[in-house]
Amino acid sequence: MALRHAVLTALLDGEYSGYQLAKIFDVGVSNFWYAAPQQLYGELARLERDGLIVGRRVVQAGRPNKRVFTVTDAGLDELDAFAATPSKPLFVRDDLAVKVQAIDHLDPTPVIAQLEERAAVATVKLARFEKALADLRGELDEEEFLQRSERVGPYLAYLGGCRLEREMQGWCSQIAHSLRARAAEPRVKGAPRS
Amino acid sequence: MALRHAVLTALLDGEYSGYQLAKIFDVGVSNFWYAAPQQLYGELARLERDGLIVGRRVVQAGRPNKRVFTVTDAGLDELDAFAATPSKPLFVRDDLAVKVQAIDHLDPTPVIAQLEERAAVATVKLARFEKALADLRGELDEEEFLQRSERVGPYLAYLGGCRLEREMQGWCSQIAHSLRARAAEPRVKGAPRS
DNA sequence: ATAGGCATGTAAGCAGTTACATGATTTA
DNA sequence: TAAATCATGTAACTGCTTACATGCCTAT
Repeated sequence: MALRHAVLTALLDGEYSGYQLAKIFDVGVSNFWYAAPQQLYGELARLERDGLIVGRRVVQAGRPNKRVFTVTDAGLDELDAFAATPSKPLFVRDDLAVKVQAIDHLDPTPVIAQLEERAAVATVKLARFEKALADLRGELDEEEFLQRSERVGPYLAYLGGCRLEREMQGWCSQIAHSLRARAAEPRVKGAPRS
Repeated sequence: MALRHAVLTALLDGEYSGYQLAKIFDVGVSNFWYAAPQQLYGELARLERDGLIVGRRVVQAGRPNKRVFTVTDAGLDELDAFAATPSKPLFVRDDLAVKVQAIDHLDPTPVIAQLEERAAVATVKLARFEKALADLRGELDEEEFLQRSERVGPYLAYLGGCRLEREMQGWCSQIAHSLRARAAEPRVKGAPRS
């Protein structure tokens, strides 16, 4: 059960409601954890029941009231214990990569379109992450910021997000280009052998 | 249900048994799909029941007999339909990135160790993937291979695997280095503000 | 008026994980 | 003789996804 820890981590930088967390987790916590809104409401209830977070009712004018949550000391202890325990390996699951792997037995046209779409999405996400980095950094350059700031976790996580999106963009463009070239040129039957 | 398509894809390049697929899926199909052995046996049974693959008993001397599977025409149609349908977004889930995000509220020591471990694993995987690429390529250079070969899917997928592992290695090393430097230097309270 | 955002959930079903079970053969 | 590899599963549990449900407020 590690959604628990992802939620606690998201709550480190402020009070959020289920709805606000849903937006954060829709993008993924810097792209490293996705969760659906329904999961979050359930997890928040469990975390509160276990005393790892506390909720506070916020009365709003003009829009529905909400409950926002804060991490307790017990919650911090839980996070610290989590951090000390070995990490599970990176978990990646990608439909599109499976399609690429199968490409020679498939109609490549829709896959090429999906690769180009994915590249475009990655470009947008990359720009967003780079903006987030610049905002966190303020006037300092990266090295200074990383040495001097008290809170570097989100910055370091966004650096990972940038790397991922940059490579995704590059890979999708490269593959789409290759496949387009192949679709144009006729194939040689009886291909190279080792 | 997309494990189905990952299994069909894995079976495109040859007959495999559940046990052999388990090894392929343990690493991940070029790192883009993981599955546990028990899942595979279940999925193979369903795929055969639905006529998308056919099994063939192989009698072996000195070791247990096995059943190996081949994709049928119906299986290829299923894959083609899958490829034409929009892809789900990339799904990434990473414990370690969550720990990095929370790092400022945590004891950094075990996290740094995990980052260094992860970097080492990535280096090994990268070498393995680059070897796989070289083997597929044979004597041709990449451009020639991609233009001339009949089967480029696995090559293109491995290219993605290399990109991922290379970035993972770089990110983990960079972050571990930053965090070590911070652990040494005393922090300035009341950090930079936007 | 209608669509979209804010806000919070329930319920059913499916997929994935963990634990357990069996048994032969090869290698250290 | 113990551990690792080959080979195939079952069972119980947990977690995730999909669909549904409600209702108010704001902007077009």
